[in-house]
Amino acid sequence: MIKEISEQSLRRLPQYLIILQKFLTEGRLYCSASHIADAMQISAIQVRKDLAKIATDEGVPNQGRKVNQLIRDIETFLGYNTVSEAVIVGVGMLGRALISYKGFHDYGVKIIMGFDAATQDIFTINKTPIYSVKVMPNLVKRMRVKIGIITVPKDQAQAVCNQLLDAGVQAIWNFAPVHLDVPEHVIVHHENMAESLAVISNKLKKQGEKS
Amino acid sequence: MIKEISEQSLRRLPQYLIILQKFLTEGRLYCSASHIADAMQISAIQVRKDLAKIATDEGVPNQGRKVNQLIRDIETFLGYNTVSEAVIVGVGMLGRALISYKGFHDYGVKIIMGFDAATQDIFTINKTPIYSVKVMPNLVKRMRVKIGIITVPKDQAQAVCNQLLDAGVQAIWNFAPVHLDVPEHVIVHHENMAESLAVISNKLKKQGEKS
DNA sequence: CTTAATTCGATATTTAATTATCGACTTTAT
DNA sequence: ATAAAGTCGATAATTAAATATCGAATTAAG
Repeated sequence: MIKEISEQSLRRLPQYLIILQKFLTEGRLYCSASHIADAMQISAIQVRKDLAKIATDEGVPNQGRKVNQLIRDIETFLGYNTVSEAVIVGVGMLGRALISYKGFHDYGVKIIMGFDAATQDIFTINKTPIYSVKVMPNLVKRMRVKIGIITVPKDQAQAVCNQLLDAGVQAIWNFAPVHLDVPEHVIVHHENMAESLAVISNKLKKQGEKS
Repeated sequence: MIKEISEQSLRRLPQYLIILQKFLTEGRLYCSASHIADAMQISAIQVRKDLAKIATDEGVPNQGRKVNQLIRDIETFLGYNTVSEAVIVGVGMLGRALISYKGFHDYGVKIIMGFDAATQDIFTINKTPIYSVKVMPNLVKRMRVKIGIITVPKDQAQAVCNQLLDAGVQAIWNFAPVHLDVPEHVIVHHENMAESLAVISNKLKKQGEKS
């Protein structure tokens, strides 16, 4: 059964999670939609509607919802309990940062290996083995990895993408600042820091013009 | 004069840019909204409306727009020509990756220095000087830096945020997976990889259920 | 020279997302 | 006990975003 949820709501859920975890550390057992909304500076109604979509139990009037239950519900909805395996291609600065990032584990993603062109010998980063990119197709096929993360320089990104798809990867998470051409059904997510920067500097500009 | 543009359009502009650059390398001098739309798998009407908002000259029927002019227009709109200075606090793996990332330069952002708690001696990463976090408030104040990038562990993020704001920073770009409390007028952008992952794994899930 | 194919830009239309309103229900305080 | 404040959930209204439609314009092909 597919729960329909808009991408906008979906993107807010992890943000709620971060606020809920803060509430937990503050020792709050219950919280209302308005509490979350205040922290995020969005409307309480919006939060309430989002939560209604994913919560398993009902809220209590004048009290809200149980924080820990809500966290569980969001995590379950986002699939943090079922681990998806991923590989990363490109072990430069960014690749290393992603491999070392412990957060993925919380998010139900495990980077099981990395590949790099400059590597002949096998070595590890934080216990994650790094192989030569030459053996990538074989290994990825054998392990039936679902997610391929691309952190190579932009002139290599398309080639790596093609190889990953050939090897059976179902989704591409691309950090190279280049557009990837893929068949229609393939899932590609382009991570582009320029997007965030666009939002930030637009806000800065607006604020500057106010004065 | 403030050009009104929705955050959604704003986020698409950098994506157009990436596609346009690809067109340039392919030697295309003109392109239409539908060409861009095809590459991104969104509707041509949407692209056309976005472009109408930021283009300085008109498109030509049955030909489209000049690619290089369009690139210039988007870059100008996004402020890639006027450099904003930023500092980064937290020089771990992620911090290093951001400092080394050459893309920022293209996006009109320059990380002029970094700070880290573990640093006593001054050193540099890619010519960017790294100082002890102790001298941060002073330096940031003196240089009137606008943007503060936070890449410290989550338990230090709020403290660093407060210090940056005290030092006069106008916008915070937070990579720590924790919510930051800030005064209302302050610009905060939370970079949360879980957001992207939520989108990706939701798509994966849907695709899995189709079969 | 004419026709067909594209594209633009402007104006609807439709769809989706956000916000508002309201009655019912709990807790807390008086 | 009673009143007040806060919350939920459902439905309605509003706003914003995406899509559709159409005439005019330009190029390319026949």
